[in-house]
Amino acid sequence: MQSRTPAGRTGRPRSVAADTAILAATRAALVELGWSKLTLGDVATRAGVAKTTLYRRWPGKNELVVDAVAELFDELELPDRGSLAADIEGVVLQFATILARPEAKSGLMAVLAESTVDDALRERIRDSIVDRQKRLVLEGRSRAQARGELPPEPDQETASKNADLIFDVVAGSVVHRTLISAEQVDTSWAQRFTALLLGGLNATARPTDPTAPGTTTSVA
Amino acid sequence: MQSRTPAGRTGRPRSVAADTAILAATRAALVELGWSKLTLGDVATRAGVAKTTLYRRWPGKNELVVDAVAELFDELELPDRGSLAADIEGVVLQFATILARPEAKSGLMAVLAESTVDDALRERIRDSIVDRQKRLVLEGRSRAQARGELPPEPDQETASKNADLIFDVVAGSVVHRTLISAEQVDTSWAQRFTALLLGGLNATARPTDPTAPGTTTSVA
DNA sequence: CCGTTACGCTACGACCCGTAGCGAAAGCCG
DNA sequence: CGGCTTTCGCTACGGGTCGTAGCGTAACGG
Repeated sequence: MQSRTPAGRTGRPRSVAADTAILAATRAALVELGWSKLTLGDVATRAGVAKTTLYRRWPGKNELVVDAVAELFDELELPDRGSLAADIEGVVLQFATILARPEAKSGLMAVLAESTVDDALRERIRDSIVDRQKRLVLEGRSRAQARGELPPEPDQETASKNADLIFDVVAGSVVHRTLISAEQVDTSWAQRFTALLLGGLNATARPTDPTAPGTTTSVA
Repeated sequence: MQSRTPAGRTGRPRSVAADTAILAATRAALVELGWSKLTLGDVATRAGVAKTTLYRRWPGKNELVVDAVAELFDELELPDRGSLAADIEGVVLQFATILARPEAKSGLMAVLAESTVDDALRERIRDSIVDRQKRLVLEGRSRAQARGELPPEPDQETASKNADLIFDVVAGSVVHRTLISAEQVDTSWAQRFTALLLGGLNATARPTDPTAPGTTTSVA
């Protein structure tokens, strides 16, 4: 969001209504047209806004879509469901619900494609979308450790590495199932996935004895 | 590939050299320009071919890029490395090596984005790219079952579901790590991932006793 | 009221798209 | 060899989108 009017500012302020209208129009256009056929002129018309107004706020299609899609992930939360298994299952279903929306699919994948040749865009995506998801993993882990479901991390180094691994596995699996396999993430799948992941966490945390707390290569 | 000359055909045959040149030029353009700035006229020029020749073979940018990217996955194989762990680690590293190439990143993600609003394109991607990857999962499983590392499947239904799950987890994790986290899949990561997945497979196959063969909800 | 900034509108050159039409080239076959 | 067929390279075209510039008007603060 770059529409923030710098505090001590003179002149006519930017219309916040225009911002929200443009982002909503962008998502609507993504649903109907997809990425490649989406045109900024069309978005401006849908939003009831002049094309020049749009260009004053966003440098191009890429950045606009990033912001439009990022808003979809605002609703991501991690309510405490009492157990690690329930937490994982809950966040998987929540994440999948957002990804199931057509504007999320086409918009997110497209900007990710562009980010492979545009470093600034990659950083923008990371800040406004990816990092927000990653926090859920960190929060879920600390909760599980507080419950005694997972052993504490030996050091900062492996703690970070493990969180990265879990994040890639959880988010990656859901994304692949939804966008590439193009099949629904329902409760059944979420349960099966959770069982698999949880089994892996327990196994690596307690490599020999299933009841003793882990001592060697922990992945949790 | 639609350049196959129908057997009993008269007239001048299509140049196979043109096909390979066009696909190579497409990949080169993907590296330098990315998806959105890639133009068919530019590809034709790079390939030393007239623009009309390109349009005679591919209906548009989407289909062309699918074929160009699909060739990258031709080298995917699953050599028998002796154990399930080694097989998983091997295929993960192999898959990651291909995905690390910039033309694979930008091209694959872009056509996946388009496929969310183009069913024909989705099917094309599935046939020429995704299904080929999936076969590695099926092959790895049957090998592991032959070795006795995994229990046999109870029925066709769950066998299929389990393969789908494993495929989404393996491919999804690697894709997410490479394209979204934008970090390298090195040997260390592959080993950690394999340990996690293998632990999950063993845990769900043998829910209570780590030494007895699984009897309940198998996920392998 | 005045300075400043945002807005809507119009117009513009530049670029890419996808197609049509042409003559020449490269095969097959009698 | 002389036809027949299909592909090739080339040129040209209308149509659409891009991103910007310029202008007059609207909205806010001092």
